[in-house]
Amino acid sequence: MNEKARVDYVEKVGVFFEQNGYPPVAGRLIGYLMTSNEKGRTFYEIHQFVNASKSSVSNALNKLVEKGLVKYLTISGDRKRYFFLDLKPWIGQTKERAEFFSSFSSLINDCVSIRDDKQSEFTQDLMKLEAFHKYLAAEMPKIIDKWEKMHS
Amino acid sequence: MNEKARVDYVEKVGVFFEQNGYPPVAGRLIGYLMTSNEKGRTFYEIHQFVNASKSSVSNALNKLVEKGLVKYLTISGDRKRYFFLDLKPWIGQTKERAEFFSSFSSLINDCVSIRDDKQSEFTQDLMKLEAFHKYLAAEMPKIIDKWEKMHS
DNA sequence: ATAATAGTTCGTTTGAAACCGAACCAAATA
DNA sequence: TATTTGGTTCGGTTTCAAACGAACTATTAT
Repeated sequence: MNEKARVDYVEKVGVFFEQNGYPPVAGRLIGYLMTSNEKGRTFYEIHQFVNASKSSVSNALNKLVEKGLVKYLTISGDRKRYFFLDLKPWIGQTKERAEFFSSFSSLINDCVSIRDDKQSEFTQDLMKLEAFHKYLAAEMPKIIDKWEKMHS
Repeated sequence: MNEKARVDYVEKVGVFFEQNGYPPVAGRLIGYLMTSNEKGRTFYEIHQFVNASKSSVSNALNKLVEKGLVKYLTISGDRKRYFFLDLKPWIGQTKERAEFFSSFSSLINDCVSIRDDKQSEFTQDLMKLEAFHKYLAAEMPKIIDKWEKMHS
């Protein structure tokens, strides 16, 4: 792999994850691990590559480990840990994303139930919106399951 | 509608939208308009209810108007504007949400193409993840269309 | 003309998140 | 025992968005 390509790519991933709610360093860290392999990278390599302080790397790394997105392997007689991305939870993350629909749906439902103009156009529209999100909340798991069945 | 219920609900909506990337005041503002009707609320009513400064309300309100989530009607010979929620764009917002899948998919695709270990397990997993997101990016519009067809 | 009302603009404050460096700890090495 | 290495913890700084208040504009009412 061309090093310039890696640097550019990591930056791109950083931006993407930043836009999706991750701190910049965490995003770059993920990017770096995406361009690495299952053998893993050491703390020092990551620290050097993302060009952030040890403390920033330590914190970002630990948060990602907690979330289960990053794992590490150890080698006996070697104090270092070799960090790598675990790609499996990403599908689960998507399922969580889908939960947005059901929580939004019930938020709207709460709204409808405290309104006393059930027959008004606005309330009717709220009910439609609620139904739409309930529908999505039901459909998302289905299509994910379908995928999982196809690829098991 | 019971006023205590409204106050509680607005707070709940505020939290929900805050968790979804909106500033707190905007979230509460949306909540307040959700408990209102299509006749709309005046600037002053909103300002009083969400208990924020006029400038905060003005800015939040204008951003939401720009986004198309809030609209207002005017009455000739009446200087006030009557703000209300437009629920129609919410479905579109969901479509945008779905675009996440295709951009993530192509981000992974970029990664795969700069890697030179295409046959490694990690890269294979990346390819699977990419395929999964491409699949979702294709399926989401389908199920949304299906809904739209069912309710037109 | 004067005063009130509706809303905007501007400059400042506040608060939280991100990041940093330095000190620190714990395990391995010499 | 002393030193290096891998990583964490702590306190402080920076940065940026969110919110504020006060001054302002523009329209209507008196």
